[in-house]
Amino acid sequence: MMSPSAAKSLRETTATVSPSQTLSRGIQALEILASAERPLTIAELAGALGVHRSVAYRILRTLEDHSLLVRDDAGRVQPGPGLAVLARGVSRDLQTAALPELTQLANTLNMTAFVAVWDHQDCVTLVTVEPRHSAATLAQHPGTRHPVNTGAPGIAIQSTMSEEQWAARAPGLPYRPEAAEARRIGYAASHDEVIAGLSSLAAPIQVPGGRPAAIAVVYIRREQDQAAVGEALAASAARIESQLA
Amino acid sequence: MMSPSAAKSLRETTATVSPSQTLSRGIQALEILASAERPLTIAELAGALGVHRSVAYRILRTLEDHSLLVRDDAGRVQPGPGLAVLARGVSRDLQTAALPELTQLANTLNMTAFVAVWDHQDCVTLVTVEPRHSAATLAQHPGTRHPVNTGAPGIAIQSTMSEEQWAARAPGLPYRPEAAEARRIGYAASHDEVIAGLSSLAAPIQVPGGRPAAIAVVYIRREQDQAAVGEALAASAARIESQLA
DNA sequence: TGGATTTGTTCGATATTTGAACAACAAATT
DNA sequence: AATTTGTTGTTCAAATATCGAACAAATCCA
Repeated sequence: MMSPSAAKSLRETTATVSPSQTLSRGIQALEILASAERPLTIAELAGALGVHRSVAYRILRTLEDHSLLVRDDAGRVQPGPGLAVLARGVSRDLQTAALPELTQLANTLNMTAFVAVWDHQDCVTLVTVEPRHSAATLAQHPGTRHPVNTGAPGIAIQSTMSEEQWAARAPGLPYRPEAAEARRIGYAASHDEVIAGLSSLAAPIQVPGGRPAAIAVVYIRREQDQAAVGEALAASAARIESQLA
Repeated sequence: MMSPSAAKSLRETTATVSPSQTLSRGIQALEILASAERPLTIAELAGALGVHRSVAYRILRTLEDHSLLVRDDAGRVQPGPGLAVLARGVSRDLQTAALPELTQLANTLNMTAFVAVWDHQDCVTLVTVEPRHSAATLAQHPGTRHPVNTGAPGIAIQSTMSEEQWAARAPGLPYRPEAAEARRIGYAASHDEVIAGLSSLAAPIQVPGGRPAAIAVVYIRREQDQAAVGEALAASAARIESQLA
């Protein structure tokens, strides 16, 4: 008699088993290091984790064994190359299928092109391609988090779901009305939303057995032929999907 | 007065404190998933880890909490987007400084350009840029491991050290004679070494407080002006280093 | 050269993890 | 349909891995 009237089988995140304390702390250490601006001393890391220094030391040594963390000459710690190796496995098929499409788009349109996947409240950028002559990079490096409610990729992802499906999978997050329009025309648009003067367009990608994703471009707002660009994105998304099937 | 001949105190890796069992297993789980070709069931993962299924279950739940792991509709597990976020922190300054140089090189030379950092026995690729019209990608995705003894980046990294320094920092690994030549001319070359018909050139990058790295190009062997390309690499490396200082 | 700061080690107490057994569910199978 | 087989998810006492204080040894800095 566990589930009283359990809203069943959407693979609910019940989370009843308690997470591993040591493993949580180790991951938390990596998260702290990833968002730190400079290498940290062990004492600083211990303080940030809220654990005894000797506990941090053991965690650190373990992470170091796997190259997830390296130390400079003074013993300060920073993220290690092993993390790049692990990240290579994230949606690997999507990454490889998207890369040629992204280079194509970036260079024919002269815009920054990228692929992002949905993760809880955010979109996470996985691959980006800059155009040939990019004066300033438009700050869409791989690993960047971006609120799913802001920008074209989020709208594109919403456009693959009905409002009910969205409410079920993203409880609490509003459903943007632009999603309906995006579903109709095949791509989503966002202007001056993240940064004033910047626009982005995105088309959704459905990954079998994976998280919803989107392919997008970002550019300095100009009088472009938005429809043409959007359709190019949708075509790229379709080719990527067909390759993933 | 550091240590003239005293080879000690190079921050020896004595490793006497025992690593955390749970954390090790969690990381090992991620490594298994990253190199797996398809999503794994919990039982498969438990088997690969050599632990009881319920232990794997707890680890898995913890990793899932941090988005380092996601599950498909059938409950099978695969690497999650959180890993991309963590990887963004790896040599971040190097990544951002290198990106414009890489796009420049890739498009003017029409070759795949990338940056790799030294990690134990390997070089790990961090950032890559494909040229405009890359027929087939030359398989240098970020996160790729590559033996440090094979290819131009390894030689370039060796060229920044004397044979004694290399022996101290990479015990057991041979010192390639090409390193001396590379040190003289400022870049390293490798032909038909990794894959027959492919060549690579590389110049070393010294990252203050970080691991030795290299910027490199790979291309289909042709009668190029190797010296010109090599000098372009060395110039890029110098600009990157000056930006990191 | 000293003194202050940080890293690294050891070891008993205890809180965390472990693994077997069980329950629930889904998909083939007969 | 009922049965089998394969999963995932839960619980709890026992075992042990982890915790944190106190100590030793480097390293930095004025």
